[in-house]
This record gives sequence, C-alpha cells and structure tokens, in this order.
Amino acid sequence: MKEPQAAAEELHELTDAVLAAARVLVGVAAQSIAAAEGSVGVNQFRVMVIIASRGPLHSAALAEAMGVHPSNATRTCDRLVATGLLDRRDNPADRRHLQLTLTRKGQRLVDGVMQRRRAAINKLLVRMPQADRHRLTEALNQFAAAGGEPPEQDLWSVGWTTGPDAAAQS
Amino acid sequence: MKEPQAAAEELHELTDAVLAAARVLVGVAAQSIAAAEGSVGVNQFRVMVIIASRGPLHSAALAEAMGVHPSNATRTCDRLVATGLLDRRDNPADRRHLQLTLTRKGQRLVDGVMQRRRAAINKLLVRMPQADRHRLTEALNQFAAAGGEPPEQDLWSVGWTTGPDAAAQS
DNA sequence: CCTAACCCTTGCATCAATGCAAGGGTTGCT
DNA sequence: AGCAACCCTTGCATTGATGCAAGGGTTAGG
Repeated sequence: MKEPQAAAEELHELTDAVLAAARVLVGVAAQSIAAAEGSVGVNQFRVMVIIASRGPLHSAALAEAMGVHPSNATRTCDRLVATGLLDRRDNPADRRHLQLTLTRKGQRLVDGVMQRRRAAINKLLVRMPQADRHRLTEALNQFAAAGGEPPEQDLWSVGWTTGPDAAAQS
Repeated sequence: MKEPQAAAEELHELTDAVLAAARVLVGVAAQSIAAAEGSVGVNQFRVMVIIASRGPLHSAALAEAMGVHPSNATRTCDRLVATGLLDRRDNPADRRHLQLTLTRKGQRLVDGVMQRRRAAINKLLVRMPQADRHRLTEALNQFAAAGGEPPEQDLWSVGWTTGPDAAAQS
C-alpha cells in the first residue's frame, strides 16, 4: 500500500500553511486600505477597483458586477463623485448609458493602495531566504492558476479585500 | 557584480504571484462567509472569530481588539445574542466584567465557515502538481513566518495556526 | 410616429456600524 | 465608609448600504 495516510497529512499541512499565509495577506490588505487617507469605505473602494479594472462602465453594469440593486450603484457613485474620486458623465453616443471613470484623484488613491500593498508584500518577501523565494513564485503561480477566476468579489484584483475592515489599531 | 537587475525583476514577479494568490484567497474567504446560512454580517462574524480564538472576553477587551468604541461592541453583541450566536453573562467572580462566549450554535457557525474554507483551499491544492505542493508548503511557511504577527484583523485566524484539525471541533 | 425596452435617479424605509456623552454598577484603595 | 477607577449600557445623531417602486429619459423597431 502506498501511504494515503502520509499524503493526506501532507495536504493537511499545506492547507494550514495556506491559511496562515492568507491571514498575513488579509492583514496586509486591511492595512493598505486603512492607510488610505481620506478614507473611503470598503464598498466605495470596491467600486473604484472594479471601474479601474474594467474601464468605463455604465451604472447597470457596475450594479451587476457588484451584485446589488442599480439604485445602490447610483448612490454609491454619488458619494464617490461628491468626494471627487469618480467621474460620471453622459455618453454622447448613447445617452441611455453613462460613463463611469475614475478621476485622477481616484486613480491615484487606488494606485496608492496598490503600491502600499506591493511594498508591504515586498517587505515580507525580502525577509525570506532567497531559495524559498524562487520556489514560492512558481508554486504560487500554480496555486493561483488552480484558483481560476475568482468571482467578481475582488478587492484585490486591484486592490482590496472584503474581509476585515479597516479598523486596525487605534 | 551580481545582477541587481535580475534580482529586482524576480522579486517583482514574486510580488505579483503573491497578489494573485491573495486574490484567490480572498475570494475563498468571502465565499465561505457568504455561504454561511443565517448570514451574519462581516463584522459580526469578526466578533465571533475573535471570541472563538481568544476565549471568554469582556466587552471592553473585545472593543479594544476590534478597535472600536465600547458602545459598539455592546451593540454588536446585542445583535449576536439576539440571534442566539453569542452568550453574554455576568462573571460571578468580578461583576464588572462580563463573559462573552459563543453559543453552541455560534461555534457551529464559525466552525462551518472554517471548514468550508479549508475544503475550498483543499480543492484548489489537489489540482496542483504534487511537486509544487511540497515546495509551496515550505515556502508558504517561510512567508507566514516573515509576516510575523498579523494585526488584530483576523477573520482568518481561528483554525489555522497549529492544530491539525482544530477546526473540526464543534 | 409611437410603443416597448432599457437605463438612471429619487423617495421611502430599514438595518448595521460608529462615536460621544451621560448614567448606573462594582471593585479596590485609602 | 467613601472616593476614584473601571466597566457596561443607553439615548442621540450620523453615515453607509440595501431593496423596492415610481418616474422621467433615450433608443430601437414597428
């Protein structure tokens, strides 16, 4: 007999390792948002991320992507427009749909979060033995590949998480 | 001279890989909470996780751990108590502090989420080449180690750090 | 043209989270 | 005792997210 025992055990161990890593990553995510001055809420940030990654959108598409009622999309955008992070304008070509894009300020905010996030991760990585770094890269890519496309949840694709909100330390 | 160029490039690549993996993991986290029937909000779930991992707490400690005003802790607990997920009782030893513990129902809910989470991760892992699995485990552990103590954020930290099936308990 | 289909916004209502301040309890120290 | 220090709760106010339904706009197809 092979040892299914051992195999299972190893898998289990891996799962633990992944969970531990996830915990760290979530911490990083939260930090990077918390550090975003101006403080937009999680949802608002999510909107920004979606728009940043999907190019100009109309409200209905955004609502769809977020899985909420259109009216909510409208109002969340209201807030972002009010803060000068989002630009909402009529599309001359088809005035039924409007165009949502980030303002420069909005783009900067998203970029900032992303940058902080990358920096934080980098900071962790450089503390690892070089050898592990290489292995990690490959293995991680495999892992992400296995994960396939995550649902529309992403706060991370550009930047963020859905979990703990920004209340870090006080 | 080494090639700092190449080294930097590789690090960059790794960072991307980590981000990609993070995205997947966050997706998993979100799913596992969303799938929790009864649906408690994220914050409420956070409270439950904190209590689950930190044993009986008094309200002030919880507020502290969450980084919010004590009154909020009280009211969030109100909701959880109302839903039968949390047990709040006087501590006979010192009636200034009360005792917050999960009810069996609450514990089950948390366990369920964790279990779903582990299962989801497992499902991804088994799709990876065996060789990568092993490398991933070691590298990931290094990574988590480099991460050190994550902030109080946890949403993730219940079953993971050590116990093989810590989460299996109900 | 005119209507059906679609999109966006608004008003109404609700619920969760959050902070501040006031108030009543309990304990410990003097 | 008595007071100071803490703790927990409540009332008040605000902000954000959410859904539903109604209403006005715009476009494509008859």
